[in-house]
Amino acid sequence: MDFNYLAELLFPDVTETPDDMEAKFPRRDLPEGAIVSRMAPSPTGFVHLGNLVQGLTSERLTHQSGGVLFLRVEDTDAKREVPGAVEILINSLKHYNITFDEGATIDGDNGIYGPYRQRQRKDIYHVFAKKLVSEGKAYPCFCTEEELAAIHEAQEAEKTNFGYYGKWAKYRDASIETIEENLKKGMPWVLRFHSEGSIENKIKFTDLIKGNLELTENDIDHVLLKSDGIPTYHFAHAVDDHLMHTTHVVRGDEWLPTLPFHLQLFFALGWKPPKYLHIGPLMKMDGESKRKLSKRKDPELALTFYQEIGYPVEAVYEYILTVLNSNYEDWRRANPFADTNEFKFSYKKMNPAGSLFDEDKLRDVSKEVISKMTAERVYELALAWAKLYDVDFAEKLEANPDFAKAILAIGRGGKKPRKDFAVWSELKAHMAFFYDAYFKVEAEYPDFDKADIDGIIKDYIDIYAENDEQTVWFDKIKALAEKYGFCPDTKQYKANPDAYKGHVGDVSMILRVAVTGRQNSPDMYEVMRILGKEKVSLRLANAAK
RNA sequence: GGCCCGUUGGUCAAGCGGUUAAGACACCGCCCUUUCACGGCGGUAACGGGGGUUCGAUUCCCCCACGGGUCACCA
Repeated sequence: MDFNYLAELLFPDVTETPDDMEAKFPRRDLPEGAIVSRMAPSPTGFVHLGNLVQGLTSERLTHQSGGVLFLRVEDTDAKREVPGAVEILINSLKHYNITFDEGATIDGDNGIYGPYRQRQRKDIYHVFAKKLVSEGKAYPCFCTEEELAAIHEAQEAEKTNFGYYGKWAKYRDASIETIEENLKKGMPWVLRFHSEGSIENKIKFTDLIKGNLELTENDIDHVLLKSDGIPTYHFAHAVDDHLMHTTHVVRGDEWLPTLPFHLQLFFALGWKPPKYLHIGPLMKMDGESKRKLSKRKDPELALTFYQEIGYPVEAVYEYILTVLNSNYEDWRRANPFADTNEFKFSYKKMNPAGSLFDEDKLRDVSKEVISKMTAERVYELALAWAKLYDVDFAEKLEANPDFAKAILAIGRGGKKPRKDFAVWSELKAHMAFFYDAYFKVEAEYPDFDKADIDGIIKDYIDIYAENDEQTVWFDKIKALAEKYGFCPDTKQYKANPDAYKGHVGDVSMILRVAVTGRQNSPDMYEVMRILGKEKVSLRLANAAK
């Protein structure tokens, strides 16, 4: 078979050579040890936790090493493409602190290794496809969908391995006459790789996360170019990552089974493969068993899920980091206010197994993150969230920013800040009683004589003074307690509970219910100061009616 | 079914031939406390099973079991 003739037949329009390509995309001028990596998502408009995990890993590895992170859009499957997906992707990742040095941008490209959208690179792939054909390493296959399905069925019947290989590879050794004839008839064709591999052979490979691997050689003649001339993931991966000089490929371990094929491709093209980091999947509990988080079934896989609930992006980012590098938590404890980027991220700390997604842990991280924010920042973020997901609440927050910030400042700062909420969507319930529109007395008063309760509230209206120091403020409540037969000192009460109706805490509780409508609240002194004399008095008066 | 990866408490995980097998989350108890939240102290709880190698295996090897992934002109 004259492979050069075949190559010419298949790719008559390709005039450039592999050498031309190499010249066009020269080696990067980077310092020793600089890592070049990429994110290569398909533009489905769905950005998920997996993207974040992978992106975060690549981002840290590259930027920490003084390397380059670029974005390449894998839009080879037109069917799945969603308009605007690239914009969504770039914006969400930027939100999470991941920015690109190079690659696809919302309205074009940035960098000399482009284009960075694979459909626009068609001609480049064809140069290498032609080369493979001319060397007998790839061939056209005219099988229809039905024929392929029939092969699969036959294999099932024979209980043999699935796939287009060996004797099942119908067009593997087709004559040049057959090919020319089919071409002339206008039959659609795909370009397949001519695999020399055998499942009898094992290959050894070292993955930077998984460690030493022993994999079975690939014997399948995978599709390189689809019938529309667009490459499959495999071929595009090899060509692009070679030409763009990617040093490290970070991806999910669902790619491990095709790794032998990818390696084979790099070698067939005469290239050195990049280093690989295969990340274990994020799983979730599904009834009794674990399973990989799935786009279809699990809304919590989408990044937008966390936005809607109102997790601060820092929290999600920190959580992912704790999952990726187990020593991150210790580092964070030692450096509570340090910039995340100061943490020395290492792929050596990454777990080869998949991990269960733990929302409890995320919540804890989030509470911690929020507790360290200033009231100003909390206000800002909560308002931004509310504007999108709870307009009414947003209006309340905006109507009086100082009031809102004063509420948010309660128990904030200092060594032991309050941790009342983990997500913005919980904030309204937390703040509601400060706003008349949301205020409602929902809680029960403690179980004492109605007359005492009313008396305490009425008396308190008279003695409450807005400008009292905290000690004075509390002394008044103690005095009130004494007047009604409640012990002003809790310890004293506990020593001899029968001598009193209750203790000062019970009196506080009565006032708390009257003023906040709830049995629990932040410090009442603070609460009353923020509400102001007018509201406090009005609520007390209403309660005593 | 074939191939591959994985397996330390409920979850995330330290460990890398000799340890009382860390720590975090969750849970429980106590303390602090006018409620709540925070914080402090303590507790329950783990090396999947069987063979080797070794003076000694959670650590190394093999088998099994279980879990997961993958077998497209999708990535």
